Amino acid sequence: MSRRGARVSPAWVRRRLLAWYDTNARRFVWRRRRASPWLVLVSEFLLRKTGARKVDPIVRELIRLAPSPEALLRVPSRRIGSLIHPLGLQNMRARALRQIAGTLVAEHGGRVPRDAEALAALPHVGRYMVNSVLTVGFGEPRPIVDANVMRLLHRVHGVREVVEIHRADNLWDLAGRHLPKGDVESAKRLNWALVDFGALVCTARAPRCPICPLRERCPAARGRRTVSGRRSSVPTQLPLSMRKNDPKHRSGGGR
DNA sequence: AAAGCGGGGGA
DNA sequence: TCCCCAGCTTT
Repeated sequence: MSRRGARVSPAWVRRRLLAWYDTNARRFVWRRRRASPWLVLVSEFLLRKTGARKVDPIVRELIRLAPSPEALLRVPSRRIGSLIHPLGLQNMRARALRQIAGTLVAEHGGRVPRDAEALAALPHVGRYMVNSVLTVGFGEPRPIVDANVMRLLHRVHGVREVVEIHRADNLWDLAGRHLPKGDVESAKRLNWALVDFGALVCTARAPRCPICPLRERCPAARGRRTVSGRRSSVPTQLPLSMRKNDPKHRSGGGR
């Protein structure tokens, strides 16, 4: 048993994850350098509750059909719906996309605003999407916290610490402390690394601890090691208090 | 803070 | 079947 108080530093996690990402990155349209804020916004919206592998080809088609918010408004909803049908939720999503595009046209000249508050005011856009669009679409690094990132932080930093951090409303700050400073591309890669890692290695069920580059310092993996051969499990369920993102954006602090 | 939404897919 | 998902909105 290692010392209780020993904490895994964000810097160490960052190094390991970036190294892991070098050879395990997934490639998607919205990760290309020339991806426009509109493409990023549309992608993030479709990615909600939906596997990235499926979203990728559909985003390509959708963007070809609707390369801008104005263009999207000219496409019949039914057409949008049938295009995104393979992703599910097609009616709700077609409607929501139209609302988003309509707001962009009506209030922002048909362009995606480079502003956190303006983005957050868009319908169906919350903190995760705001930060992702700013980071990827505009090159302004912000932390992202989704179910994957929450789970990873929860495991690698330990339940108690994350709960305390959450109670202090600092979960986003903790994610932010993993971001490399001064280099936008590295920040993007780290955010993507967190998400890919959560999707491919630190999965909700049956996490792949044996191949995990964080296992030597991960309390959850340590608890899972067995002497007797009985598999104890890595916690899959997040504490109730962590199941949802904080709806409110805390100003100040940050860094 | 908690429920509702909304449906697909993996284990 | 059950449980989770690259969340957000509403109560």
